[in-house]
Amino acid sequence: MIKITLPDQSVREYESGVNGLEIARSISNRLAKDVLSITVNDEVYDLTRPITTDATIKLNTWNDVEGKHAFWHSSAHLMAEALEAIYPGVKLGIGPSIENGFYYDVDLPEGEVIVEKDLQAIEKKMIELARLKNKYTREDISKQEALNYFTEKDDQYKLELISELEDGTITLYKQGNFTDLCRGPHLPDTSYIKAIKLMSIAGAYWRGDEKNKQLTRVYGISFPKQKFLEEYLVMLEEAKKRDHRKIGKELELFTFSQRVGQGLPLWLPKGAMLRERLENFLKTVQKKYGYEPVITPHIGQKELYVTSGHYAKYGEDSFQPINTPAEGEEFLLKPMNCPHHCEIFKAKPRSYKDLPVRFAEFGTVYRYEQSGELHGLTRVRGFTQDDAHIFCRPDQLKDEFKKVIDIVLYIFRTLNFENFVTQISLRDKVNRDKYIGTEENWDKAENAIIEATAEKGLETVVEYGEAAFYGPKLDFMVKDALGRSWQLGTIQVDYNLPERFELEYTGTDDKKHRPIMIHRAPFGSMERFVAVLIEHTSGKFPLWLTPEQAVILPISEKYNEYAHKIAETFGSNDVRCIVDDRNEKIGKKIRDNELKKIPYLLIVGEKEQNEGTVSVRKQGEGDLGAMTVESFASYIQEEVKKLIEVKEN
RNA sequence: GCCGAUGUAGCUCAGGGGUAGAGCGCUUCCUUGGUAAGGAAGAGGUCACGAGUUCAAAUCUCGUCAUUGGCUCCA
Repeated sequence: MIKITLPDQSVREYESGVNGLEIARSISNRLAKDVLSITVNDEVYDLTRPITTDATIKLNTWNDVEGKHAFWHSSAHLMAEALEAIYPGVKLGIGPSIENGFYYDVDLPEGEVIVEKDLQAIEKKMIELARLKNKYTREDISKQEALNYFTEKDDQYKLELISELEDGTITLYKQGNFTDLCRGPHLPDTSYIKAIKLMSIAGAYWRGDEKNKQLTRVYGISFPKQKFLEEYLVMLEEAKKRDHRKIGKELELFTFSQRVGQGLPLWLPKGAMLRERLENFLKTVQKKYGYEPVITPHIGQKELYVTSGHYAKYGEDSFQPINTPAEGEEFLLKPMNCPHHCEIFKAKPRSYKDLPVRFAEFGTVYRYEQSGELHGLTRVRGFTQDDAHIFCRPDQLKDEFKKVIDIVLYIFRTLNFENFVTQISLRDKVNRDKYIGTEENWDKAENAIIEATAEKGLETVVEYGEAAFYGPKLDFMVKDALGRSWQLGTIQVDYNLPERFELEYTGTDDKKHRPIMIHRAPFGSMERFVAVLIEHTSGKFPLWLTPEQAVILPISEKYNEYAHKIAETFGSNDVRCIVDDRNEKIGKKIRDNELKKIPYLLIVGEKEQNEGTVSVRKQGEGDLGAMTVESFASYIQEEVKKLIEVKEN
């Protein structure tokens, strides 16, 4: 007998060799029906895999990621089986579960291609195979046996994977006519998979390396109930409605022009207004934190970027140098603002007493992103960073870093961004060639970030190999409508550029010292930030609205006087009051092009005059009912404040 | 850059080897004192661009440009 400890700490006894399904059944039939995998001492098992020692377990259902993982991983195998049936001779790469569904990378036989139209046939085959209720069986085999098996099958991808595995840890899973190298876990049988939707096809390099062959990746998702699939598809449709590209067009915020060029957004008047408002918001915050605005040109001599190291790193793949009539003279469009800001630091001698200095600039930069990478406003070739560089002494570093974290968190909180991930991006553990600077400096910089975030009590994830080439970063990642992650705010500690630019300040000892540089951009870029803001709010924000812009609309000239009184209450001469034009009829006026574009109309008549109110109609939402002038004004201010105005602490 | 898909009116899209289509929007007129409405008429397109096949190409083929789902990349 073995002792099994359940999540509620209760202990049950079972025969050795009991499996997850039997444990579930002993608890309740309902659970036995819902359970998909079992976690045994932190390892996820198949439900049919025997448990032979005392263990702490957790039964995973559709509501657990471990349950979904087993479900989708099994679905990937099912798809592979269907693909083998339809495309004999297909070779299989890898087929994992992902956040939403699964994929399989396959190398199709010579001359075969899968196009979108084929997906339905594959789905149909999968359903057909699922109905067979084939069991997923696990088999431990030796490395040699595995090599033999896949040599016979002539599958070089699996052979490559096996060659990297240790003998004794290799397992195969089978269902129906399909066998795959796999760690598991899997569902007991294929009948669990009730609903399948293959989403898309894509090319994907074998093992994620551009130099390798490109395989065909088929993405899909599956569910234990048809209803879940339908709900998922509805959710995707809803997400599409929030897409910033769609809303940006509808609200006339920005556009692109084939003539102007790929990835070069054109901000329309309303978009520019939104952007200006965001910039003013940030400027106000930055002023409080002691930043000084600077302005630098859009180009710089090539030598500037040779000094910074950007040219060596990105020169080949960037916009190429601009030539001038002078022989040999070359300028680059700036891909970064930092070199310019370094030169500002150098413009005069600095004392330890002057530090920290904080130079802020909404600096527009140009990067030649790969054409296939461009995406709406989130990935463009010309964009404006809300950039700033802080030059400080070593003893000020941590404090300055923490202050920047405060700014970022303040902004995110003000704009109601709650679902963000804070990521510490460090060097690649192995491959260090791609970074500039000394080990010592990197260690110092990485530690500064780790310590500052710990002291701020931030929950972080650490990613290796994600650092910039000159220094480690703290990134704030936010998801878009379709769940894709985008980096917004970023804070970077840099010991390298100060060295390359030979930046100095005079210390208390009257000797020269090197300052440390912090790069930071709370929004990341105005373009990407606006994109995420749009998706976050579904575009429902009062973009260009102030109470002064509201149009007051008396239903007859009898109420002129009252309408003017309201106008006065708003204290603005800008209030447009159509009552002045007596010859026009009201109904027609409302339909006027100009008025139609006004977000709010304030209607006044007998009722309103008696009550001292206005009837408010909101574009797209209809009647909001009667409000007093004061309550309308504060209603508008609240709406605006919610998003962009600085909240008073 | 690579593997797929897409490009028809301002927007959303249908069609498809032989006068270019719908809905919404737009313009004008009519009707309308609680209202972003209704009616009538009208404007608007080298079917992304270029070449080829054909008696004939928006339609078929190739190329280019752009958009897009992924991969790689992301200072």
